[in-house]
Amino acid sequence: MPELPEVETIRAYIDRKTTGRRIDGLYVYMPRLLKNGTADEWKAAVTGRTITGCTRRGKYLLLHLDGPQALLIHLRMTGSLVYTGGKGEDIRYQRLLFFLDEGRLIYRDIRTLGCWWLVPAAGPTGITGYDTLGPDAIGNDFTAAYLYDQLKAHHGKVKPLLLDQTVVAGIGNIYADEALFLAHIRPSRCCDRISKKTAAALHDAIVQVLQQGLIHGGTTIRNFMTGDGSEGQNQEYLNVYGREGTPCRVCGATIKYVKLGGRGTHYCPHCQH
DNA sequence: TAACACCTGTAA
DNA sequence: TTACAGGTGTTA
Repeated sequence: MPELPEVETIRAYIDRKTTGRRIDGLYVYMPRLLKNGTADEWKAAVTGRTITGCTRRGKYLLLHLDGPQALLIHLRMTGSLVYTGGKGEDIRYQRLLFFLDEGRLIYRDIRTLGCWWLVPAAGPTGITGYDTLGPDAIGNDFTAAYLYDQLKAHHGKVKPLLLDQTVVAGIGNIYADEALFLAHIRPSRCCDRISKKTAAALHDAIVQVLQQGLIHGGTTIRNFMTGDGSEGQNQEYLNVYGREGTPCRVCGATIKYVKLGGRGTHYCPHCQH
């Protein structure tokens, strides 16, 4: 579910609510999600530690502790972190529960595809997907020149390149389609048929759709919830994703749906070439 | 590069 | 009953 804007929306709230809180206990409803170590090892590692902040790289979250280890989290399709003050009611699909000195931090995940790792607080984590991440899509290292170089260095179609987290970190299926629409590029266009000028337009479109998503608190189609359990609003602003069969907001042509690299892909056949 | 795997839920 | 879903890692 969550792409960069959704993960960042969660991060900002969790950072604000849990920094400085002490972990008094951990309840593990689903040990399968802990990708290294047993539930008992996790309890021993986190109990008594104080949360010192929550940061993000691409779609990964890091929960920092005042000790030698940090918690690395990937929400995959339906994961989310929710902070509740006080005791609060149990929520559906809660898989991990951190008892804090004030309130609770809940990991909720319908499809249970999410991943949690205990990693060293500094240095490489040994988690391949994390250690090989490309520049963050809203960071200073992701530039138009860098994107152009990557397009030149790869073969194949442009949309799968945008979804490759080793190329650029944070873009997922919704924002890839939305950025390609803004840049007037067909998702099936070959990387080697994109000019320097068009690459610059694509770079700007990527940053724009991600920042718009962030401003609107993320996109809630089905499952996404922000750190306080509410819904994002960016679904109101989508141009192509989920709009197949309806008129393009710009030209009126019917938005198409195809499969590309195994992912549902939406585009305007008139605006995008 | 494609299919499949990991899961659960929902809509066609 | 089948297909599909904001992701990604492995396998053919």
